[in-house]
Amino acid sequence: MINVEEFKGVTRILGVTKKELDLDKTFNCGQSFRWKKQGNYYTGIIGDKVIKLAEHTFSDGEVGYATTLSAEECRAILLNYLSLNIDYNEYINIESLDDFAKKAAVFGQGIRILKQDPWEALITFLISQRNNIPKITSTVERLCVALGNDINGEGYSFPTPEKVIQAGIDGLQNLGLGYRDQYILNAAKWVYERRIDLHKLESFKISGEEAVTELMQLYGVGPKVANCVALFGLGKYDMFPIDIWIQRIIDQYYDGNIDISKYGCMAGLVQQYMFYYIKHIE
DNA sequence: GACCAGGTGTCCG
DNA sequence: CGGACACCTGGT
Repeated sequence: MINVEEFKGVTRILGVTKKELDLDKTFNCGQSFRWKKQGNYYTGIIGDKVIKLAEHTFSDGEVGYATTLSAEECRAILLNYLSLNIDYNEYINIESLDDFAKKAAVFGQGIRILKQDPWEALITFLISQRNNIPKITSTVERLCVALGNDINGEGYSFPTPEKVIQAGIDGLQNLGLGYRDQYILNAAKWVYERRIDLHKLESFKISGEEAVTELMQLYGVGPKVANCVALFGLGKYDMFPIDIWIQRIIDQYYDGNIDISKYGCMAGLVQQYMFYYIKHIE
């Protein structure tokens, strides 16, 4: 049950059904590693705000949320973070998808592509390479505790490029980053020195492909990481990151070759459906 | 205590 | 270009 002492009651702040937004699925399809579930509520950090969220489904099917923030603030933050202004159904017709994608999409209904801070996405996915999810989560947490700001004792913000530079390679080395520490320090320098402008890449004038090409100039950023940053940090929803799991799907269900263009401008959403599906079957 | 993980850089043909 | 190989380190 929702703890009414701590939360401000359940409100219909987002006006969504579980098919449009499912927190469990959205936070467990591997796009973010900073949401923790404790009991029936999630705690996450967006920018410098700690947000606690608990779902409650009303009898009419709409989902309400109990939160620690004011309803207005929570709504403003989440509308953007979950891009709830976008109706996925306008861009993807589940019925018209190929067999495997359709199964994945039906199974994954309620996943939202998160609009994360691009810098945070960059570092998170640099850390994710050749790592498993529990370790990615704990490593990102260590990084935030060490170099982020304490937010009212409730959590830590994601460290700025400046903080990472200040820490230097020595400061990064005891955080369990492994060989990725130099990638991260280098990325911090490039962002700080404006050799790369991540926010400029968010512009709708920059295509996903262009953003990926730009991101891959960074040391340690290959196609997989670049696609993840473009999709989850820059709002390039047509990007389709291919990791080992997606590659397995392509080999097993698409004869080793997939035509992503058929998924159109929301290919990244299909990718998330597939990733979530493959990790939850068998 | 091995063994391996949501990849990428480097080297070599 | 494409394939082989090394790479830090904590979780299971």
